[in-house]
Parts: sequence; C-alpha cells; structure tokens
Amino acid sequence: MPELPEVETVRRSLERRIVGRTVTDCIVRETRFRTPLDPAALQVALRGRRIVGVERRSKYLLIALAGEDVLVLHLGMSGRLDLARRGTAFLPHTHVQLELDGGDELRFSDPRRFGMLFVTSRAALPAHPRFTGLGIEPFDRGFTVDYLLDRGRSSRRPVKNFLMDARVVVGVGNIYASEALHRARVRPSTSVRRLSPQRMRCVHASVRAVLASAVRAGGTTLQDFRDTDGHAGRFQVRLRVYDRAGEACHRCGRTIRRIVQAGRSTFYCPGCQH
DNA sequence: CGGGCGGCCTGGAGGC
DNA sequence: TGCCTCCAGGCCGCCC
Repeated sequence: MPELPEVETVRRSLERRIVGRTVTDCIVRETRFRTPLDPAALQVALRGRRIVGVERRSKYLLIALAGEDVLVLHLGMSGRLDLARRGTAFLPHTHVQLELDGGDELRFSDPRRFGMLFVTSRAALPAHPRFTGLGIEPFDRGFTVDYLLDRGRSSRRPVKNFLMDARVVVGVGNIYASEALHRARVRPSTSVRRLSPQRMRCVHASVRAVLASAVRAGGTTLQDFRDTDGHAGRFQVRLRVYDRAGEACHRCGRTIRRIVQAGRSTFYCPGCQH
C-alpha cells in the first residue's frame, strides 16, 4: 500500500502522538510474517522503554527507543498502524500491540502479512541486510539530475522500472512512478540511457514535485490507507494517470492506457508522454 | 550480473 | 448464491 508519501504521513502522525511515551508491554498474536517475528526479542527490547523519536528511511518507519535500540517497521502492501485507547474494538488481522503508558496502544494490522517489524541497535542499522542496498532519499541533496544520469548511463531498462528500483532511489512505488512520468511528459517504456539531460532534469523535478505534493495531501487512499489517527489521504483526487485506464487525460484529452512492466501495472497517456 | 518474474498472503471486484 | 479468475500501494530470491 504505502510509498514514501504514505509512510511519511504515518510517521508524522505517529511522531505527534507517541514521542515521550513509554512502552509498558508488547503483545504479539501472529509471528508468521515474511521474516518470522521473534516475540521474546521484541518484548525484551520494548518493555519499559521510552519512545524518543520516529524517523523514516525508505519505506521503513524507525521508532527510536531510549538507549540504543530502534523498532523497525515496514507496512508492506496492507500494513496499517493505529493509535487507539486500550480496550476499544480493533481491526481484523491486528498482529501486534504496543501498550503505552497513559492508556493508549499502538496496533499493527496487516492482512497480507507482507510487512515486517524487528528490533535492532541504531549502530547496526546501516549494516542490516534490509538497509545495506538502499539508494538515496529523493529529498536528500545528493539526489540530483547528475546522479540519475550517472546511475542510468549503462542501463537499457525502462525509466519506470529504474525509478522504482530502491537501489537507485527509495520511496517511489507504483503509483508515483507513473504519476511522475506523466508530469514529466516521458513515456514509461523509454530506456533510461536514451533520456537526454534535459528530459532527465524534468523526470528528477517531477519525482520530487509529485512526492512533495502527495506528502502535503497526506498520501493517497485508494482503498484502505489511513494515518495512525484513522485519517484518509487526499492525493487520490489529484492522480493524473494511475488507475485511470480508459479515461481522458486531463492535459491533452487522449485516452489513458494501462500496460504491464516488470509485472506491475503502468499507466500513461499516449498523447502527451513521449 | 542486471533485471524480469514468480511467489509470498488475503480480500475485493467482476464474470458466469 | 457460489465459484472462478484477476488484481492490489512491496519486496526477495531465483534464474535467464
């Protein structure tokens, strides 16, 4: 479900409400995730620990605890975090609860179980297998047109797949890759190394613009995305191509097409993307 | 060895 | 109503 704007939206809503709180207990009711969860390790690391910060790296949420440890959380496709009063009704597939002082609890639900959570030390994080290969953050200073040109120089792959490659740049998933390329007027099937510097500059600016705009809108809610307070995103009404196959392009009027690239749906306008 | 593809899961939508 | 197929916002490992 979540790409950078959705994860960042969750991060902000979490940060407002859990920093300074202490985890009193951790209840695990499901351990079968893609990487199996170790309840004992989680409980030992979390119980009695104060939450000192909430950060994001790529599509991972990092809940920093007093001391050296960090709770790492990934929402996968269907993961969701909810902050709620203890004892209130909870969503189906609520697999983990963090009980907080003051009577609230943070609930992690994930029907498809593509998500993951684990505890590691802050020092070990960069070397963790899930983090070592990660590319640059799209809002870091190092994410430049030259960086993209350099990384794309020897690659014949389609620019859409390139943008979705987390080894190149993190946070761009299936929705925002299509949206950024529409904004840039670049056809998703274009080979990266065939993009002129001018067109790459446009792709670069469009990635940032689309992501920033989606963050401001609180993410995209297609079916079930919510922040930790249960609020839906508002970017779905601004989508220009994603999930609009057969509809008219708002820019040129031509009919939006759906194709499949690397096993994922891609949407583009044949009229104004070349 | 870069990168496409199948698989991991559940659930919702749509066809018959 | 049921049963089938297809599809879904991510990621990993296999294998060409």
